[in-house]
Amino acid sequence: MSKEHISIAPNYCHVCDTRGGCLGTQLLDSPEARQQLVQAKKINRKGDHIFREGEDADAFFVVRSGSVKSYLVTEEGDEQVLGFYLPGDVFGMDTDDSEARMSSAIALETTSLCRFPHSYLTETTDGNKLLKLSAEQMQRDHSLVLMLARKDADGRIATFLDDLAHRYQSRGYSGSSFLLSMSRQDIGCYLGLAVETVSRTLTRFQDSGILQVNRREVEIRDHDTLSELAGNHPEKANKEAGGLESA
Amino acid sequence: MSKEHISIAPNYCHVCDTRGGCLGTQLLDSPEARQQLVQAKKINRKGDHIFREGEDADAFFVVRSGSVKSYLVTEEGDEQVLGFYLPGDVFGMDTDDSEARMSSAIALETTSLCRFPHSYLTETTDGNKLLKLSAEQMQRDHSLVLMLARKDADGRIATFLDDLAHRYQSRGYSGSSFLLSMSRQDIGCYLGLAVETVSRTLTRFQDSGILQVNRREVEIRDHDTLSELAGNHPEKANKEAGGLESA
DNA sequence: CGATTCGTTGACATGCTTCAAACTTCGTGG
DNA sequence: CCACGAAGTTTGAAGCATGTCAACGAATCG
Repeated sequence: MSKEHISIAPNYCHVCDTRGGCLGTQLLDSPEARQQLVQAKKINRKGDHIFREGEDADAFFVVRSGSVKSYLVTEEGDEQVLGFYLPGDVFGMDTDDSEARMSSAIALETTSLCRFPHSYLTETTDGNKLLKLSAEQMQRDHSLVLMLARKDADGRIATFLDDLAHRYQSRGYSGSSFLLSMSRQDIGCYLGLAVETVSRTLTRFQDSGILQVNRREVEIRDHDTLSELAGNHPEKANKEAGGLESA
Repeated sequence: MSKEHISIAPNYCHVCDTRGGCLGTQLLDSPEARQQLVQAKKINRKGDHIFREGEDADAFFVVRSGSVKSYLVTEEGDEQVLGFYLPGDVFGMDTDDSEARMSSAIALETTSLCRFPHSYLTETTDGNKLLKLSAEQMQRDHSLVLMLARKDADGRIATFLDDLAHRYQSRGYSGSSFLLSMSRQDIGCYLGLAVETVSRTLTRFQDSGILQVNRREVEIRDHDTLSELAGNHPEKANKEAGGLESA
């Protein structure tokens, strides 16, 4: 089933470039660098681990197609999802002092990745670019913290969908109609909510006319309201959802 | 890693070295670098901002003495605390693509800082060290996410105190008896809890004999139980707290 | 076609927030 | 030195959002 490596780089960077420049390629100024990247291309099938917490970290990755879930496991075996990565996204930067993975990553569907060796990058890339890459990850982490600390279930789900919509759209896909590659369980583990709450909230949003859901299929019908719910207006958001509900 | 970096600025690096090597100095291999660092020392008084979100970011900092709160402000003006930094901690790494601050930082008390110019570091320091610095910050962020997503109020407060205790201890201060430099409000904003919940939980811990609290003074009396409560055992932790409460 | 996983829905319990009020500490100015 | 107000902390009561438990339906897989 493994697709053979194809020869030239431009093809491989096409997808990522559509989002206005794959962060990864911005690190690679030379043609040789790109070629290295291409040779390291890799295909993962649904459920394959890209890496696991604790493993040696010698590279990070850029998603070419498909999607990836990053997570860690608590002492009890509970899972905490840290993020979902779509085409163009960089992941796998989080390594501890001894260059070990601080989280695990698994393919949510058949997924193609570009691999960036750490050694190569830290030697040839100037620090600024690395800092920016890290910054992107920190930005995401901060958003998640803010969501978990200050938003109620409605706000979290709305933010989650709104974010997905924007990311899909900026990548040339539809921002209104897409397929969720992650389960309700995954969403719950990401947002700090019980599966039941995720399900209920989606149903309620549907009843309010904000969106249409059928299993993994999502169609957003009212981006404005969704975006409003996503905003940090816990009280106001609540009231508006209630209003829509009864309408 | 090596301990031989004390030659030029022994006075200034002494405090940080007590924790087994200030992360900042690990970045600076040359004596000139250290001298630059030392010259950039800065004092902030309680309530002074070290930087604000959106400002140009040309440096990051290491706490020499005192403590710092990092936070961001939501659209409504609500505050979300991202972390507290104690002597030896690095902060101010989080900048966006255009080198602007992604968060604000304010001194919680009279505080002395070492300043590390970005420009200098990104030019002379190899990428690996930068990645490690970022990793430390990400590690903290992940812990916070995990706390917010999976722990109840008891677990959060316990984790918060346990963490502080460990950090103080590893810096040569008492890990059992210390002064909180942040208000209940700050703690609540950090842990995603209402001020009242913070206060109530502390009181309950005190009644359980786990600790002694008086305003900002904290004395931990039962590290083991505190640590157990801090673990990700929401249900179990609850029961045990209840048991102690009634005992 | 059973077995398993995933998603939905309902009923109930509860932990936390919110609202309200009292108290303490601290700063400021009279 | 005291008066006074502002800010921080604590405590109580009540309401509600979310978790938990339980059962069912739907899709997927071997």
